[in-house]
Amino acid sequence: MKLTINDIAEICQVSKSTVSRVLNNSGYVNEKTREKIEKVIKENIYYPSATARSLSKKESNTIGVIIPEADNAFFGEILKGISEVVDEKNLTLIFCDTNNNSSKEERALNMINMQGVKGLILTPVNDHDDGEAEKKLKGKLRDLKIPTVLLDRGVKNSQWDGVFFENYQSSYRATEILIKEGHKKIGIITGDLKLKIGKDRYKGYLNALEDYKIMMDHKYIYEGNFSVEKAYQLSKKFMSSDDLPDAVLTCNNLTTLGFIKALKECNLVLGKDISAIGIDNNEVLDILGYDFSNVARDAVDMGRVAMRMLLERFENPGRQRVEYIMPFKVSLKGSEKKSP
Amino acid sequence: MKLTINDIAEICQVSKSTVSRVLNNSGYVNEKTREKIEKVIKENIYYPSATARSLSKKESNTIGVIIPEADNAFFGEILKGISEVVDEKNLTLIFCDTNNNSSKEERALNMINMQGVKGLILTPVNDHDDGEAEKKLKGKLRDLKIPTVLLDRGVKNSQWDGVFFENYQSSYRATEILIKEGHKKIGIITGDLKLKIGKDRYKGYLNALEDYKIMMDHKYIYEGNFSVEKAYQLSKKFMSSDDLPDAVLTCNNLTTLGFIKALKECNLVLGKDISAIGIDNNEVLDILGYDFSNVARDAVDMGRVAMRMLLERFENPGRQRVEYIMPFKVSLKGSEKKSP
DNA sequence: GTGAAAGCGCTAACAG
DNA sequence: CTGTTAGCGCTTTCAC
Repeated sequence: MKLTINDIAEICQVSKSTVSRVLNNSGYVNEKTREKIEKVIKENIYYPSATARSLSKKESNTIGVIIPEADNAFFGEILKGISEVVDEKNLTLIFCDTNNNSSKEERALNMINMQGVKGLILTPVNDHDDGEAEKKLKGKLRDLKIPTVLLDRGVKNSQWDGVFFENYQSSYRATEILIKEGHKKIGIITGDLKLKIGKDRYKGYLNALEDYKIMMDHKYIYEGNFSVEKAYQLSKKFMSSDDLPDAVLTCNNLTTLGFIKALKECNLVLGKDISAIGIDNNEVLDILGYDFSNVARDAVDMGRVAMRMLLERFENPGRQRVEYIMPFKVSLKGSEKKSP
Repeated sequence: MKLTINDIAEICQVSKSTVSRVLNNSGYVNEKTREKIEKVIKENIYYPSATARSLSKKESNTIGVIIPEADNAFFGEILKGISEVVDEKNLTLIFCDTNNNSSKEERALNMINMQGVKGLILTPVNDHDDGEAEKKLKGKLRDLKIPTVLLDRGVKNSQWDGVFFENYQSSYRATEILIKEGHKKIGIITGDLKLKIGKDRYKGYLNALEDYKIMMDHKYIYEGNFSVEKAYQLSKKFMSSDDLPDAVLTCNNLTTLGFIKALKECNLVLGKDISAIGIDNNEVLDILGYDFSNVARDAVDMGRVAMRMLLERFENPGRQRVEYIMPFKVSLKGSEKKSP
């Protein structure tokens, strides 16, 4: 079977305490015996049990990550960023996909609890929800009693660190760009308005219109849910009506895709029949040379930032709650332009 | 601090064995005391330590997953499929991204070893490599002594279960489709030919040409490496030469994107100036209504299959090594057609 | 410098 | 049906 510290100790004719010392590089060990032990460990391919070590130290080196959609490119990149830092620090990552399902989230949290992870990075299924869901989540998070970083979505009156996005500002800016281009009838395909990120992006849009004295018109407000499918349906509908907006703001990467899909099917040309700008970038669109303007964040970096924030919390458990708001970057590629 | 089984036992005035019994639903427990204990557990929000349990049982319920690129949509879907089954079975997933780097792979394997996972799903950085890398990998895998499923990429003379893809057949078929369309000058942007998956896809192409008595021409063979960038560079080059192939086979999802990028930049029209078919699908292309024909597998399902294979191995450790080859599905959308 | 002993939280015989 | 006991593999005092 697998070797244990006792086996190594026996082979080396020392006590397991000594082996433990060389394993952990702690305390004094005679140079000779240290070498001997190291040699035996290598030769016998011995790896200490992280389980036993965790139990003994009453602390693991495991980080939990809970995200809602592993197959969304945004979260793929987040995971990449987190992995990168986790790897540098020789930590271990426990991963859960909640599939945007609250009860899965609950189970994931229970699992994390039992696993005794050292820290958690969580993108909740909900975001600043009023109801029971959030109360329950906060309760669970408190019961966990471990350093936690909320990512992208949060809770009200959070007591946890968080990395979020300039939701309001990015969409205000995007709308402003459309306005300054001279568009009058400016539409929006919103995200899920039950989520704060959805609401904030909607508000940014509304306030920009207001500030520039453009009358908001309900018929150009299309309420979506951050999914390709819904955005597609909504777009299909308004594109085949006889009252097209001049320009549209699409509120996330998937919404943009749904919008474009409809656009193609309706044989409308971007920047000619209708203009647009989106929140989030879509790497694939760039690759394809499909020029869709956007205001976006760097998702890989967002993952890194979240993980580093967790590390800092480990170092300094008492420090005040920290929140970092990822800035947006504007990339204009022409789709926002008013056709001549 | 966190409650332990002892705390619960004390509160209930029973021994911890009894608590353990209700926790594990094993052995006889008086209905009254069971209820009492369950109540106390719930009220005090007690979650048993998975660490202690693993140590005691000498077996964890943790599955390791090692993949080379978390941000490739293909692996995002794989992860989704694995997660799905992991979740059903109440297992825990430990995740590593090797970033296609052998030394990271080695470290990931060490980590997996220490974590004492119950099983492993691995997509190696290399694939049927001849050199030291593979020898080392196989050694490590053997040292691990745990059920392992190789996914998408394998090793020579494998002793492990595996889920792979009809690499040869899919590319043979894709090439055949181009041939039957009447194309004569058929090019290929290969994948990484150091990987078996790359070689097999290349061979499928060559053999199809041979079987249909079409002379293979070196100038239409573009050696890529499965990346967007390389495929783009190669495409750009041959597209601006004066000897364009009639049709091209692109050997994976990223290669297809690089090819299309170049196509757009060169103002060539797919299905008119040049025809094409790819291995792997690109969901985004479908969404965008960009009709690119392909032969592809269902990646989410591939993840599920791999995870189920692992479960079956747990059930039946002695069974013969199993290999499942995911079939390809053809989707023709017009890009393969010969222009009239 | 090194070893003996206790203990981390849990499970698993084995008595009773 | 329930408690006692030993032990999982490791770390950590505390002696020596």
